[in-house]
Amino acid sequence: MASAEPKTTSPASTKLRADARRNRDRLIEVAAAAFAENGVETSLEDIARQACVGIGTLYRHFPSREHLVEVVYRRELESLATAATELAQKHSPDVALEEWMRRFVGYIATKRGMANSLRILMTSNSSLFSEGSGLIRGALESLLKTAGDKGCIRSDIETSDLLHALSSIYSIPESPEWRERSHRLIGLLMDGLRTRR
Amino acid sequence: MASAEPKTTSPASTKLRADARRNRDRLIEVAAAAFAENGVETSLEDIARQACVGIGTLYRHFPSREHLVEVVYRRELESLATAATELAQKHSPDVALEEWMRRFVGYIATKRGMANSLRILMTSNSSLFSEGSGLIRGALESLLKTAGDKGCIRSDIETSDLLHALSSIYSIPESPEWRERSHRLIGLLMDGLRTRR
DNA sequence: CAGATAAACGGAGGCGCCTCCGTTTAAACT
DNA sequence: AGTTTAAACGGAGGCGCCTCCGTTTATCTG
Repeated sequence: MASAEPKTTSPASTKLRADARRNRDRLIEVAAAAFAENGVETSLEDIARQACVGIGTLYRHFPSREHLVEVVYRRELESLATAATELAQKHSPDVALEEWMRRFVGYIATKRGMANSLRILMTSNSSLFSEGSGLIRGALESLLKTAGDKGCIRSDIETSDLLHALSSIYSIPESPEWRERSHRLIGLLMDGLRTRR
Repeated sequence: MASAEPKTTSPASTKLRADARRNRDRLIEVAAAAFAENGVETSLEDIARQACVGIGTLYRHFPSREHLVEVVYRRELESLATAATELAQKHSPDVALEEWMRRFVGYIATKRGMANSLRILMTSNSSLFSEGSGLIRGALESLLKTAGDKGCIRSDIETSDLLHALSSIYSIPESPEWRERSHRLIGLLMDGLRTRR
């Protein structure tokens, strides 16, 4: 049984005509870049233009700005979760954990600008929020478990506590040295987590 | 110097040219009606048109939709608070209290449609929220105290408890008999409040 | 491969947002 | 009353949102 179910994002794998799927994917791609660059207020017509489709096509695939934002947001969360697995394969457990935390914090920082729109989205569609945080928690939990089992870090750490610690890192105010600072803080956190030898 | 500070709404009493003040007032009037009728999403150009001013004038007075909504909202809260005093003068304390609660519940119900916009407003401008609830609480408290002092109702009632009771009334779902039902519930509440003789 | 057809496309058009700036006017001064 | 001037007006214009529908095209069928 070589049932190679594509592990693509979400259950949007409903059969679409080839051109439709291409356009849809391209729109998501372009939108993700545009949102990252100019915030969620970016003109949808710009996005359509950059994706070389008519505005009508954009609206057929994503009936409202919120739909599009949601899809992009979901995709990014999923890729963040996926990254946990990949990192775990390529690096030692503690390095994987550290790198993943850096990415997580960086990702959240990206969302600063979106804060308002995302808040609306979250309150009006709470499944999005719960699924999203489930994914993240799962990823962190598994990294934590692996590293704990292998003896790289202490094994008495609660996922929730670590998430809380991270939240205090990503909520530090924006500034030029933001990234360095957050990396230093994560380093500090890691030092605390690593088992003494 | 006869400085007769007018006790009008808010500190918007900054000296304006006569025509400007007229237009501003008319805009607020029209906007209040329009929001009540069609929700806060009403076209601002419609509002300007109904007030017989150019759209430019509207925007000069209220730089964004939120500003306008806020002013209207504030004004309504203030008039609700004022109504408490007036009712207290014209009716017996218990009747005043009952009538005021009816108006309060009715007013909140009006705001159902605005929920989303108001929520945004509240979170981005929390002073609005705190001042607003302060006004309301103050009004209720004074009605309660008067009625308690005069022996019309029990005097062991906390304002917060009554507010809570009211919240359970105004959050009953929309329906044709909404008003009757809320009035019945307020009546019930009043029966509980009134002192036995 | 041709023909049929339903899926998908795309952009014109109508509407609302908001800004900008030339015109009007209240009111201060003489 | 006439002059001045800064405050206020108003609407044209540029842009983005979203819908609607005539046109194009992928895919299916013989």
